[in-house]
Amino acid sequence: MSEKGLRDVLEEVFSEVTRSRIFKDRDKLTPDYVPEHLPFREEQIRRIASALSQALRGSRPNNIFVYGLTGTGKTAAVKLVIRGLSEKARELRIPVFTSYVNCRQRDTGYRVLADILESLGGKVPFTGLSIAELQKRLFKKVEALNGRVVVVLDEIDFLVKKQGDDILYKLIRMNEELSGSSVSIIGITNDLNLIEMLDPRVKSSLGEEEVVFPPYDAVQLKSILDERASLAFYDGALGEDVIPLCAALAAREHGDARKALDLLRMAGELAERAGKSKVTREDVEMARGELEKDKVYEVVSSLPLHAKLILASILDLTTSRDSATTGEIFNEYSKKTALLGLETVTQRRVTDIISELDMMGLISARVVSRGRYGKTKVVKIQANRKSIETALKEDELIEHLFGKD
DNA sequence: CCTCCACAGGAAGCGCAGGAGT
DNA sequence: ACTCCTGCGCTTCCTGTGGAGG
Repeated sequence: MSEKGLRDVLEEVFSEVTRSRIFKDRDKLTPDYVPEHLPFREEQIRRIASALSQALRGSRPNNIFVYGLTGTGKTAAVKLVIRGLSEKARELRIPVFTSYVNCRQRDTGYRVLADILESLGGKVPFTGLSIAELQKRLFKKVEALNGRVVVVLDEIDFLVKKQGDDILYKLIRMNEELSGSSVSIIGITNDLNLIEMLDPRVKSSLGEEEVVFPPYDAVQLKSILDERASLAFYDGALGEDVIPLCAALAAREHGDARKALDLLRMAGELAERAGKSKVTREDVEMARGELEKDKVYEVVSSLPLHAKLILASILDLTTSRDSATTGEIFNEYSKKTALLGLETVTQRRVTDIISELDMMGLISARVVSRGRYGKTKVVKIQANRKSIETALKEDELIEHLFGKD
């Protein structure tokens, strides 16, 4: 491979991108793009905005609890309102400060507090401070700002599940001691059961205002896609049935707009890579497979070794028939570990791992009683077999196994 | 109707890592 | 540098259970 050859390849790839006949602006379809206008969410936006508008009058806005399934526009709506609030406050010269933290990435109390403090202009060392010290600094900072602070905690369920609700409690209680300032919390979650996991005091305080985001239906999804597509694609780059198909597919999955946009983006990428000038329904079908593959790959490859071995065992057992029981899986798994010279985990642990794989959607496990023949779990493969297999083979140890037996 | 299979799944505790406090 | 604390993956020990076959 000569230097020249490589340059030619690069030249070809790069000029191909700039010459795209499909995408005008691909970024308009990525999950972190916040659109200027959110259709079908006026009521929710109005409610959040009216709660927050208290800040512009110089009083503390109520805490808001936002919930809805994934891809229903929660994050986008809140970001939109927050942005508007900041602009208005600047215009009117009213001290309002906002902070956005995604608790999926920052799922410890320390990091959440650190992020809030940083976004308010405080300095936080990497590590070394105790939570109590951090809290004290945040308190001082907020007091010094002498204004309304609005903190958005996105995917708050991750924080609560990992750390419990004491950080929330501390943030809420802070108001009791602040004089010139206040803190309001907007908690966003897609886990509807989260509320039940909270301490009653936190629950009532966070729920001062509740806003629900219902799923979109197919018609609404279609209109959202139309709007976004006109920003992202060149005129005529989309086949007529592309958007309705994406909308229909996503509507089937509890009206997830993110899923719909992913499909559309992936379909566009596939068409572009193939050098086509028009996206067709075949591209959408392919995109569906690709997204599924990506998801399975991501989940499977991050599995710990024994979970992979158990998954491989299930895969083996279900090649000739369609289901396997816990006992059979444990035996097959034992054989595999012996082959690799590893210890096995206990059967008790295996039942838990099977349940975990079930929750991830890779397999389905159903408890059945077969009378005289005992009570067990009937396990079937749920996700695409090929995708699982390729992801498993990525692991060297497991790759060896596929050759043998 | 009772039995007893083949597990499910709860409870407690252990060793370890990593992070906080001192 | 050291102890203390916490969460995680796992083991040990355990009680519970739907229903086919006796």
